[in-house]
Order: sequence, then structure tokens, then C-alpha cells
Amino acid sequence: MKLTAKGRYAVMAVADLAAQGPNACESLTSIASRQHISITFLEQLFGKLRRAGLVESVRGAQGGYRLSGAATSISLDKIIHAVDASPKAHGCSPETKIACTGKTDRCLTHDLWGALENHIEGFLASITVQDVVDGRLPMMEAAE
Amino acid sequence: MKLTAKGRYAVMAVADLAAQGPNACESLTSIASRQHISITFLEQLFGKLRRAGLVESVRGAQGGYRLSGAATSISLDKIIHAVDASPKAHGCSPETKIACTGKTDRCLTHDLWGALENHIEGFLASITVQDVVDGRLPMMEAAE
DNA sequence: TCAATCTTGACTAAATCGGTCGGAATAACT
DNA sequence: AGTTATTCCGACCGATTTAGTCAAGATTGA
Repeated sequence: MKLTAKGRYAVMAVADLAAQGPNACESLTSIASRQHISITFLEQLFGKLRRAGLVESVRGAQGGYRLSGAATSISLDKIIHAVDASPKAHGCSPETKIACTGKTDRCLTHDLWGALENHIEGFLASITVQDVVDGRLPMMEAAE
Repeated sequence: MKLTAKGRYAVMAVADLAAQGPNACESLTSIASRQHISITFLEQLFGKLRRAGLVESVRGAQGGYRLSGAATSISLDKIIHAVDASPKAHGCSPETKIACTGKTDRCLTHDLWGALENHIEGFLASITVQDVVDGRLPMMEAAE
């Protein structure tokens, strides 16, 4: 689970699309101008969203994108996974170079990152695009 | 709040230090060999931990580092903040280049990242170094 | 004194990030 | 048929960040 600006942009864009109506078909141009994101960058993001099955495209003139399902059925973790493609690295695996020998001194923190990841994922999974559109946030206390 | 390998290493190292006993003074050399982290990298980490007041150093021969306080008083978020120095960027600020104009269409996701950050921070703040040493994790369910 | 150790800061190679560019395919409108 | 509006795709790019090293100095114990 990576949390980058790309993921934020994607959530913004999908929320914008959802805000246009249940079955609205919107071109990237209009989303781009509303959200002040470059068109070419949006193309990149929506390509991934489409491949992940979150949106579907209508090609050609008058085309655009629409949500694949109801805004209430798309959770934020799906969006973020789609665009940020975390290659299942959650620490302590050989490929991430974290020294987790698992020997006598078993890696004290191995389970920890898994738990953290679960925690974040659970949080994001609990919020849907519709929630974002409605400005419905789960118990945020003084976010600065 | 950034979650990088650096933060993980730092938690591992501090946990190792704590595991050596309440007031143990350990050289980086020994921590490095136990945790399989390069000594020079540990120097970098402990420099920051010391400046953050989490550990104190004993210079000269037979020197090393010891915890500044009880292992139960050091929460993980302190460690991660110390080494990963998040420059208070939680999206939507001009410096992070996230388009949050706050105009008519107020940025739908502005508060969201704050809430997420709070969530993560709260999670990490709820775990102490002692918990890690004892392998006591807060309700982790099937961390893969 | 001398060796062990911390302290500091500059440095770097590689990866990643946010983002662009050029072009091709597709479909609607005229 | 041709033009135009749009998605689609992959290469590319500069800047930043990451993880980690290196060199040199400061401090203390023996």
C-alpha cells in the first residue's frame, strides 16, 4: 500500500466523475478542467482505473468515462491499488532488502508492518467514492 | 507521515536496543550485527533519534546508545517521525502541488488525507517499543 | 597515547514520482 | 470521405527521494 499523490489525484478524479451523476459519461477534458489536473496525466490514471475495472470507457468523439458501478460500491482502496500498483511488498521480504532472517532472533517487526498495512487498508476500504462526494468522513478529529 | 524502509529499520534498531535490557548501553556495532543493518546506516538513523531525544549517546570507548526513557514510553510514531521527518505535507498544500484551489468546487478530498494521516498516526502512537519487543500487536487479523 | 566509539556532513547510485510527448485507434458528426 | 473529438498506449524525462557510503573529526576510556 503506497500513498502517493497519484493516488490522491485518482480519488479526486473518480469523485469528480461520480459527482456528475450516477451514469454520467464524462470526457477527460472536462474532468481535467474542473479538477485542474493535466489531461495527459489523467489519461495515465484512467488507463489504470479502466484496466482495474473501476471505470469503463466510451471511445471516439463524444466519448468519455463512466463509473463501472455505483459510487457506493467503489471504495478508496480499490482506486489507490489500481493506480499505485503496490507490488505486494510489505517489508521483510527478500526483494525489499529488509533483513528478516527469521533465525534465532526472529524479526521483531515482521508482523507489525502487516498489521499496519491492514489497518490502513481497512480504513480506506471503509470509505466509498459516494462518501467523498457527500463529504462524509469517518470520525475525523481536527485534521490540522 | 511517510512509511519507508528507513522508518522500519529505525523501529527494528530501537526495539533491539530495548530488548537488551532496561538501561542497556549498546554500541552500534553490536546492534548492526544482530539486526543485519549496515553500521554506517545505523549511524545516520541514531543521529536523528538522538536529536529527537529518543536515545542518548555515550561517547568514547565502551560507549554506545541507550534509550532516553522507558521502552513503554516510546511509541512508534515518535521513531518514524524522527527518522523520516515528514515536512507536514498531507496533500492539498501549494508545496505539494496538489491542485486544491478551494474555490467553488472545494477540494473534495482535502479533509480526507488529514483523516487518513490521523488514523495512521493514531495506530502507530498506540504501539510502544515494549510492545514490539514483547511481540504484542494490536488486533492484527491475518497479516497475509 | 591510543584505540574505540560517536558525530557530522558531504556524497552517490539507483529507484521512484509526477508528468509530458507523439502517435495510433476509434467513433461521431458533417 | 474527411474532420474532429476522444480514448489508448508506451516511451520518455527531469527532479526528488531513498537507501546507503565515505571521510574526517571529536570525545572518552584504558
